[in-house]
Amino acid sequence: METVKKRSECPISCSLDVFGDKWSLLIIRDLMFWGKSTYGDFLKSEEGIATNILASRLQTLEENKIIEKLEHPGSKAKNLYRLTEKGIDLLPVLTEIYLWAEKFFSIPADIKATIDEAKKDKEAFMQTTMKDLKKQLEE
Amino acid sequence: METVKKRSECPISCSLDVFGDKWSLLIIRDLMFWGKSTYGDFLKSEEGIATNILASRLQTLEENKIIEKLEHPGSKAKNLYRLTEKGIDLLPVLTEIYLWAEKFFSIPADIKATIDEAKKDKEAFMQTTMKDLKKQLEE
DNA sequence: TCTTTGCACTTGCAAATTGCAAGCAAAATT
DNA sequence: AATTTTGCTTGCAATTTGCAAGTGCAAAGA
Repeated sequence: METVKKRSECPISCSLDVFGDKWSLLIIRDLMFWGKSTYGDFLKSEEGIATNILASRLQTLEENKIIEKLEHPGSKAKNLYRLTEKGIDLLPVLTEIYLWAEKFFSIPADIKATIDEAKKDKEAFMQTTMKDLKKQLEE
Repeated sequence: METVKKRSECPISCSLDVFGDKWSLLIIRDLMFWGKSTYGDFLKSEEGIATNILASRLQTLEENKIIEKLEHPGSKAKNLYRLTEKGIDLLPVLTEIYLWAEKFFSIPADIKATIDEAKKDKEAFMQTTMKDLKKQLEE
């Protein structure tokens, strides 16, 4: 475990030290919106993350308490990753990225519904989604 | 100018292709909240970006229409960088990162006031700040 | 029981990116 | 005219990434 070296005390900079790369937020996206929870799940995502990078990011996110690693209830061969409260609290950040992207990129059909819901009533969307995510922590 | 290679059609992934690194959002932060506008200004930020990385990031952000490069009204030696509308629209993303960070990091005194204002009334903060930023585009 | 498959990584290595120091040309200052 | 400022570019070493292959363990199948 390496010591986390901050570049500055700026909250944005500190945040980017945690998730400021091309992959971490995609893992969080998969956990938050698409029900993924295992190493194999993340590997299947269409962006095609390399296996060593995935292992490394999962470790960093775990060290920073964004996710936690648990035994998989269905199989000893698998691990189950899930968002912590701190990770769930990133929902507004991810949501705003979705809403920004919606203005400037074309949105694939399978994601459209989710974004439209967020667009229609942002607060309601975030409250509902956050409640669902926190419910998972009780299990 | 290199062609932008998307990893997928996912809006989060496309967004990270644009600003998903340790430096781009810090440049945007400097433009958005701290009135910085020149190469030298960004270089002075406490995180200490390398000169070649800064030049490279400014170019990428310009190519992606997040910022634009103009003649500096006061000096021909300087360039003036400013956020486009597309860049200004990232305000909610930056604001939510601030609010997330506020929950999990200790906040330096000089930034505290800004974050407290956002925390007290997020919508009002964003409306006011966005209005100020858009006013700069008219000049 | 033995073999095969699935899962979660780790390792080795080449390629790309980053960080640091130095250099450079045009403009501004002295 | 000489020096400093500004916005870069260049060279190179160090770090990080991406790809392919390999490893160890658990569960399933023959």
